[in-house]
Amino acid sequence: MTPVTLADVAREAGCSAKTVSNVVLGRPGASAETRVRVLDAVSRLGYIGDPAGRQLASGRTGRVAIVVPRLYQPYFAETAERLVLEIEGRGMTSTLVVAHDLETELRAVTAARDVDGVILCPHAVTDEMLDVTPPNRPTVQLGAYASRHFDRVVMGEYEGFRRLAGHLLAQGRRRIALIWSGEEGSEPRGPRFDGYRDALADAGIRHDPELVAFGSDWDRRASGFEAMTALLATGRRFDAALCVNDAMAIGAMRVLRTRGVRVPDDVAVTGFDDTVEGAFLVPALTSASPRGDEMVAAAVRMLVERIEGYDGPLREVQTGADLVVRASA
Amino acid sequence: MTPVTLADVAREAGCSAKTVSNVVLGRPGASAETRVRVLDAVSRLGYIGDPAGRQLASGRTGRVAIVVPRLYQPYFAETAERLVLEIEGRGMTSTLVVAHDLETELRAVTAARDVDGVILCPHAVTDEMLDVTPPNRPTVQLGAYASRHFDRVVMGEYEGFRRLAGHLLAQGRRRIALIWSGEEGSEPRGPRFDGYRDALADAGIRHDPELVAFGSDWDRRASGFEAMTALLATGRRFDAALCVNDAMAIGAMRVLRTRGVRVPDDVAVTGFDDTVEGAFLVPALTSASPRGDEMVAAAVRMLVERIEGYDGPLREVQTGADLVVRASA
DNA sequence: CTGAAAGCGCTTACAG
DNA sequence: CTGAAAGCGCTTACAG
Repeated sequence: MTPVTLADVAREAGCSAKTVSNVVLGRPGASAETRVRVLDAVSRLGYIGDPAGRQLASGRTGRVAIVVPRLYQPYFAETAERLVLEIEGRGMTSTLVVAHDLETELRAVTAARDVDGVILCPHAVTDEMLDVTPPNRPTVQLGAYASRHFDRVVMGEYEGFRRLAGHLLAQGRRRIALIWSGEEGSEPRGPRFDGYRDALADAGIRHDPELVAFGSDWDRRASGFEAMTALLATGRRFDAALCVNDAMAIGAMRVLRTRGVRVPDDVAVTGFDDTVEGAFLVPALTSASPRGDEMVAAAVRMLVERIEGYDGPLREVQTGADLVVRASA
Repeated sequence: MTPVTLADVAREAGCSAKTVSNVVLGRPGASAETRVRVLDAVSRLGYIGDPAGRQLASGRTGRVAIVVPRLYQPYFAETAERLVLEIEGRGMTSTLVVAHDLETELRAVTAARDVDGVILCPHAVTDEMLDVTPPNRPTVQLGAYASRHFDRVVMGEYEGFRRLAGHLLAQGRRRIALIWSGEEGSEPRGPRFDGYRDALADAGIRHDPELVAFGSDWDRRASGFEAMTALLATGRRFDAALCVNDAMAIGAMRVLRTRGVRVPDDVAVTGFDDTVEGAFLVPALTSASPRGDEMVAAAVRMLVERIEGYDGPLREVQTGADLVVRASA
């Protein structure tokens, strides 16, 4: 019950290892007749091949690393699942790296082993760090900041937030609070903020810095909880809460609900990501969908191109965002 | 910028490849002096080693497959994350298989390639199928049915449900509905049901089969939604809903809340899994925690033992469950 | 269309 | 404590 090798198959089929290899890899170079004999032998012997041998000889691992900061948040779980399936659909395998800390994240990108390429959902890594030690494999970035080191899929953050804010304004909401991520007292910025600000401008309204509350980690429900708790403590009035994503919206909504604030009657709440979890909240969360399938397909496509030798300039794919109106706004 | 090999390091350090290998693997067989020279050369050259070569020569991949039916449900996302980290903590890597269908699940266990072992969260595979084609790698099962093919970690399902039901009964709840998973009209069974039934027996109450509602997939919020909708449609009265897990509880609670049924005043609701998502519901979901860390540690430990040659009889580790009382019951 | 040989980067007995 | 050689299972030029 020792594993079946290429040589075993070759012997059984009465041809050389090279021919078996060609057939198994679906390459030309084997008569129809030989091909049948080989495939017969393969299934008779139960040959499944040894990736290590293939890898050593070809220099290809057929494996892609998926790097996420964590998995227990809906956005990453859903994204990782999509990536795993998309990669499998391409006949490759994946290895999941949960990069809880900066060191792990950096190592996954700059000292990748055992993979042909990397798909990174960045969390803590910056361009400055990568200037010192650049990526050692083709790498594609999914979401987040614009890096000068990676091909990149840009999520429809601007578009999504412009639509969400527009939706709130169309309802007559005028005092829109931001449940944001960042340092207390900092200025919100980035495409999500820009989308919001431009929607406000369209309506002739100015952004009120007093209505911004920050959570320490954009990716935790508890951050939304903290931020909303702090905002309520200021006593400032607002009729909507535009939250940086579903996770923070879920925490924020929990505060409102437990304080007896009616959603959406008193305060409308929106998220971003269109998670299943948000759809099951009461009231169901209005959100924007970043079109995960599109993002993932674009990321994998660009990575495969790089792996296969494309060596042109950095590329950026911009994906869209759809408004998903539910009950909370 | 071609990758640095063992031979490069050996040349740089002035010794043989074998010696470098020994040092890198932390094996005896190198004087302190040589060791320093080698480690110096390693860091000077930036040697990181090639897993393919190591794998081919040693027969070990240093990689474990984690097989889950899906990732976008909290239980699996949280479990997969714990497994990835535990495996990394053992100096191994992991590959995540999302087995959406039976064929993929079966293949992951019976035709595993490129891994030393498998940790399986079973979904559709049965012992009968495995009798035909047995696992081709050491495999440990996490949760679910008792298999005659795997070492197994048994979740504290019985204990958890006995406690949850006991908690409901202690509040004076007498008409406890089951939001269960399975075929419409079937009989609930398994350790979760047994725990519930025994708690009922302690209180001198009989299980009422009329108060069971089924969802098609135990692992979807939508199943809980369906089941509770169907149960309400029967018009039967109940003062508690013991749900098979958090996912179904979330769906069930959504129905109650949108229908104006007060939770927990009219109906108490409980889940199982102690997910973060449940903790952020309004009202926060009372649940039972299966001690994920304990389960994961036991599973990985048993798998590593098998990989390292343990060949004794099948083992079973039973883990406990803690009651987590929140607002919903 | 097919074969024989070399070689990918490592580890592992076997010597010394 | 260290070295030289063989070999893990494949693919890849090179021949024919």
